[in-house]
Parts: sequence; C-alpha cells; structure tokens
Amino acid sequence: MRRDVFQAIADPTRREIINLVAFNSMNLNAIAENFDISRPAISQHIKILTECGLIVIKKNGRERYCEAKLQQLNEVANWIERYRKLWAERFDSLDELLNTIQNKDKKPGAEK
Amino acid sequence: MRRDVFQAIADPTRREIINLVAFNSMNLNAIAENFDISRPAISQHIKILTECGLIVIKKNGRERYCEAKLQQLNEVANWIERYRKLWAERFDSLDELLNTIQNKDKKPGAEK
DNA sequence: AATTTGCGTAAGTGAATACTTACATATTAT
DNA sequence: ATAATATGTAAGTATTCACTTACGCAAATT
Repeated sequence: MRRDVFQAIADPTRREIINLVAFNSMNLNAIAENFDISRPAISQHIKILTECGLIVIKKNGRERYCEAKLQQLNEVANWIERYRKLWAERFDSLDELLNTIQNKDKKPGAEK
Repeated sequence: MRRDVFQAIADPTRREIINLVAFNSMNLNAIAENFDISRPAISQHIKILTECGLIVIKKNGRERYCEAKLQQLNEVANWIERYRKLWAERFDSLDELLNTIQNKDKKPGAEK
C-alpha cells in the first residue's frame, strides 16, 4: 500500500477535500455535504490524507475537525520546480530571484 | 479511465521516466534499461505520459525518441501554488516578488 | 435512561492499475 | 532474402482503488 503525497493528490475528490479545508477547518459531516458520495467514502479519503500528513484531525467532543497541513506539498512542488525552467520561460527571471532569496536565507555566499 | 497529469505523476516509475527524458531525449530501449521491469511495461507508461501530453514521440527510423514537454506540469504547479502561502512562510517574500513580476508581465497595475 | 448525532471501520464489489508473456510489424543490417 | 532490432499491442493476472452497506461506539440531546 503506497502512501505518498503524489498518490494522495492524484484523486480529484481528495484534491477537493484539501481545497475545502485549506482555509477553514471543517468537521467530517460538513465536508461530506459537498460531495455526492457516502460519508464513509469521505472518511476513507480523509484517512489517506492524514496518513500522508496533509490533514490533521482535532477532536472536539464527538466531532473531528480536519485541518490542512500542507507542508508535505513541498515534496511535489520541489519535484516540479526542477523542471520549471524547461517549460515556463516567463519564470526565468523568477528563478534567479528564487535562488537569490534561498541563498540569502540559508547558505549565504554558497553556490554562486 | 482517467488520464490527467496528477494521475500520471502519481506513479514513481513515470516520474523517473520524466526525469530521464527531461533534459535529453531518449529512445524507448534506452529508457527501459534504467528499470527492472519489462520493456512493454515501460512502453505502456510512456503511452500514458504521451496521452496527457507530458511526452512527445519523435520517430527516427525504427526508433522512437521520447521528448519531455512539461508544460502540463503547470496544472499541478498552479494547483499547489494556491496553497503555498499556507505552508511555506519563508516564501512569503517570494510571493510578493512573484506578484510583482506577474503584474508587470501581463496586467500592469492590476490587483493591488 | 433512551435517542440522536458524528464518526470509524469491516466486508464486499466492480473497475482500474501495473505488471507479465506472447505475438505482430516496421526498419535496418547481413 | 534473411535475420536482427526497436517497438506496439493484445491477453491474462494479481493487486490496489474507490466506492457501497452494515454495524459499532462515544458524545450530546431529550
């Protein structure tokens, strides 16, 4: 059973769940109302999302609030970033800015 | 049969194939040499990658050269970008630069 | 105390996925 | 012409996936 972020966001329903809770925590039933599939199906999707760390559950009485923790998306973003200069010429200047900022942030003076 | 970029890059083998051909075109056998699975399996992965536009095939005699066309990764990048400010505080300053650049590029003076 | 609400999970199902081997088809080499 | 090479594709298979219904349990309501 693979369980990684790439896999997690491959499913459209899970991407929508992420979108729903990204800015506001919601409990499971509130999330499920936005979909045509059954509540247990949503529950299973959320389980997958928590297992790869994209969502954390905060218990409040009998309710479970789903809160987005999207740091893991970094893995995907970094993977894509390696190829960005190959497809997005208009970001060329941004790349340089990015490098400047990163170097300033953590390794001043390193790698050009 | 879903066929979208999120789905395509969910598979680790396909991500490696993309990585292989991203900077140099390679024919199918050359790609297959890098994996333990059979050549037809690679062929099927490449079919999926072409179907969602991440790879184009250039015929050269009996060989098929696979060339990366990663513009479609934009779809994934854009999706993630919406949430970036939620998880990458150290990119906050970059966000502003990004906005500045984008506004300068296409809608000068718009949004803020 | 009894009922309702919010949720997790087990078991079952059909479809999709990632592979395999076997075979067909072009192109190149001998 | 024959053989070797590079590839596509069909068919079969085991596993995973996304769902369903049924059930169980704790917290809240009545």
